Amino acid sequence: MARTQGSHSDITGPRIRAAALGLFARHGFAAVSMRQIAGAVGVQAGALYNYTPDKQTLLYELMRGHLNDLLAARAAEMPGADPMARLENFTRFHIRFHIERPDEVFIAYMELRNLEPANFTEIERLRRAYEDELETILRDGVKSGVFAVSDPRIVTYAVIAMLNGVNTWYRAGGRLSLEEVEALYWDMVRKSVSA
Amino acid sequence: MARTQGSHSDITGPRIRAAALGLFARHGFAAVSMRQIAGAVGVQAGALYNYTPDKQTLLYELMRGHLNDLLAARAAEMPGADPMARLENFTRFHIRFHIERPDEVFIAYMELRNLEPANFTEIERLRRAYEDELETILRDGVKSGVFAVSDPRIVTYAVIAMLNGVNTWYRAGGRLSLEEVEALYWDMVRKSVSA
DNA sequence: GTCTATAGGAGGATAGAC
DNA sequence: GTCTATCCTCCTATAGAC
Repeated sequence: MARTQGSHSDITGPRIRAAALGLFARHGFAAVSMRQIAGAVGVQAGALYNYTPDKQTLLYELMRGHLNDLLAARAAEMPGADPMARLENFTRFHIRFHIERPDEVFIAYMELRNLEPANFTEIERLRRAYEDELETILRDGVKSGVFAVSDPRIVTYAVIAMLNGVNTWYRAGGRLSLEEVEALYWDMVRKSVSA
Repeated sequence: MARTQGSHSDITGPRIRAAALGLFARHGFAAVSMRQIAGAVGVQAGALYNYTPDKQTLLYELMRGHLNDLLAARAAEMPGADPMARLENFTRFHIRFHIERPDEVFIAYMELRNLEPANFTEIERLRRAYEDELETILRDGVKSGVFAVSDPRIVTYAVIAMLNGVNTWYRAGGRLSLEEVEALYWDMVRKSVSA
């Protein structure tokens, strides 16, 4: 795959992001060199700087892109008005979205400490916006009496932590289908917050 | 804190481990240099090699020590025979143990990918031994009819993921006491697996 | 847009003096 | 046991040719 000279701006950019994503997820941001990324794409290290001003920005853009995708996909859902139905929709959506993007999810949680302060603040803002919807669902369900949740913020963290755990064991083509995974976690989430 | 020559083998070893623990947790194994660790202890980089053959072993020993502490502390618990009582004991023990050691827990989960294969295998074996107890509790509770759990292995992962989430938000001296945190998570765990 | 070449520094680890 | 000095490798990022 050794590449000689030529112009490929339309495809090299996405290939760099894809290579960086996989390498960061597998080895960690700090452990991956720009030479490794370039090697995976088939260009020299210097060529990467036509697409990113530096390594930090490459990481930041990957995380920001992932969280923007998450918020956009979530905004496209139509969960209705009933808190229980909204919680089920949120749970199934979360599992489905995250299970399809293990590398992005891994990086977005593991590489926070490698973000410069300004970048960290923005990523946390986006994540917070996503978590806030779940907290609102829980509060609405408490009001209407279907949920028994003493501390909606903490329960939000607990539910999301449980759901994110899927990515530590799930492998496509494994013992359980996506529908079975969704059903199993929805059963646990429903029971854990129900009145 | 600049140190001149002298012999301090009894205290330098623990101080190196403590410094490495804090730095690895804050910045990540790959992002921390041996010079940084030495600087935090107040020695020169070369002196570290009187205590560890290399950086990799330093990480491995930290993780192995943590998991051995975990298994020893767990073995000292006397949870009784009833599955529900054992699950409550496991839940409260897990939160209490992990909330007191945020750096160790963080490293033991985040730096797995920086372990050499042989070290990784051993760490996973220790973690697996801990998880197996929870799975056994769930299976016993299903047999006796107090738990409704379709897949004990997956529910084990889900419960542990939820409990580990404590460390992402808990801060000593915060809004909730340890007892309140334990009660909140135990309420969720109990409901999520109950028949 | 990609290449080669390199600046300029930091990394892990070791040798030998004290 | 710690220090200083150093080896050798690797790093990010840039400069200028094609």
